[in-house]
Amino acid sequence: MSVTRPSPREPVDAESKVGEDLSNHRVELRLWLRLLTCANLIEAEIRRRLRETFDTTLPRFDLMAQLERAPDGILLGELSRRMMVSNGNVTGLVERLVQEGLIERQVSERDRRAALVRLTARGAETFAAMARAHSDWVAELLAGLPIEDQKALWSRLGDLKLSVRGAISPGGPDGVLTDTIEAETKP
Amino acid sequence: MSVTRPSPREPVDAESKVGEDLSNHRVELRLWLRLLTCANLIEAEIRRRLRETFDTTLPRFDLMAQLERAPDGILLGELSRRMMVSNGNVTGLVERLVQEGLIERQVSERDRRAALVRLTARGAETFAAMARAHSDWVAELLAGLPIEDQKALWSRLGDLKLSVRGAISPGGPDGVLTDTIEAETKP
DNA sequence: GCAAAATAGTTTAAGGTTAAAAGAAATTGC
DNA sequence: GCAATTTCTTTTAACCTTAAACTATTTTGC
Repeated sequence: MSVTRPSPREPVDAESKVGEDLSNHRVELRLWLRLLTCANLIEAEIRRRLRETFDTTLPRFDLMAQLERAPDGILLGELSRRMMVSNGNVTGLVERLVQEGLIERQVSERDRRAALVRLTARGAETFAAMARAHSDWVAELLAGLPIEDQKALWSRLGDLKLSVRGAISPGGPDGVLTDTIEAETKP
Repeated sequence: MSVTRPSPREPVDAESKVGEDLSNHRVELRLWLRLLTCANLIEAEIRRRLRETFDTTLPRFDLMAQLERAPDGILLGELSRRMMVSNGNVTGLVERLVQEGLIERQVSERDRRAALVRLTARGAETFAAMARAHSDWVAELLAGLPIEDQKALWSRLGDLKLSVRGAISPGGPDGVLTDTIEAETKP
């Protein structure tokens, strides 16, 4: 508005996406929209670079990241749980990564319904390169924020996370345990 | 790990998704993963409730939110820009919403390539209800975080946003203008 | 005027995503 | 033992999403 030209090619971010009446000045809503904007901005750029640089996608990268931490392989179900996506989703992702020769799957001997997946040697190499680049990219994108601010942000986001989890979970002791005890290692 | 049981049904969030070597303790990476966790947690819950309560989806809600702020209608291209999604994406969303009778589209007289979309009366009503609920949901999810912390978080996320935009955009004067001048209204 | 370029949208091919239904194998409870 | 249940995974139908190719229309540059 303050600029005359109709900003012909400027995208508009999520903070203006969900409109619901500007008179509704709830802090919560503004916070959520800004959080969403930040996450989308970063995620979109990471996806773009993964595609451009490694011709791969974020879900594939995520899946391989899980496998990298489980050298002995991992069951599909566990994978789906850790990635927080549906079983069917994992089925498809695994299929494509096997196709690419980056991971391998193998039916469990003890339980013939279950299947183990793990990185292939080539998959491990490929992932190492991607993880390095990924880490650099994130550091680059956040470089404008002083390290102290980053730490403060991280800390407050921890509280936010607890708030959200608290509001979502059935309030059962299970969720509480998970949040408090396993906190940052596996929340 | 600190808990004996294998946590049979506990999902694991994004902070453990991208694994790249735990010895890499970059603050940036940890911050990004936590940010992603928070955003995903909230977004998933909002999507779930939109489906459960209104039998709709977040993209549809977003689209209607844009239309609500443009009572005189809006061009598809402008819509796609504001939503930060591709043209083709908007084509499909509009199609479905027209089908549902929530929006209407109309070819422009002056430019027969262009099409205007706007909310129908029923669409406006429906959206009003959804927006109210949406606002309440967000407030509920964030309720555990003191209002002062929310404001602080919002403020720091503003800096983060600038950092990311600065790192992404070609550094041209256009991007700078957009970021500084239009700041929160339409960045 | 009119050919070339730019612009507005749609289509297509590929992939990610889910919920729900279904299939196959293992466990459980008599 | 074996029927009922649970568990692990795949399939299906629907949607969201994009990049690239394509169509239709308008503008621009002579």
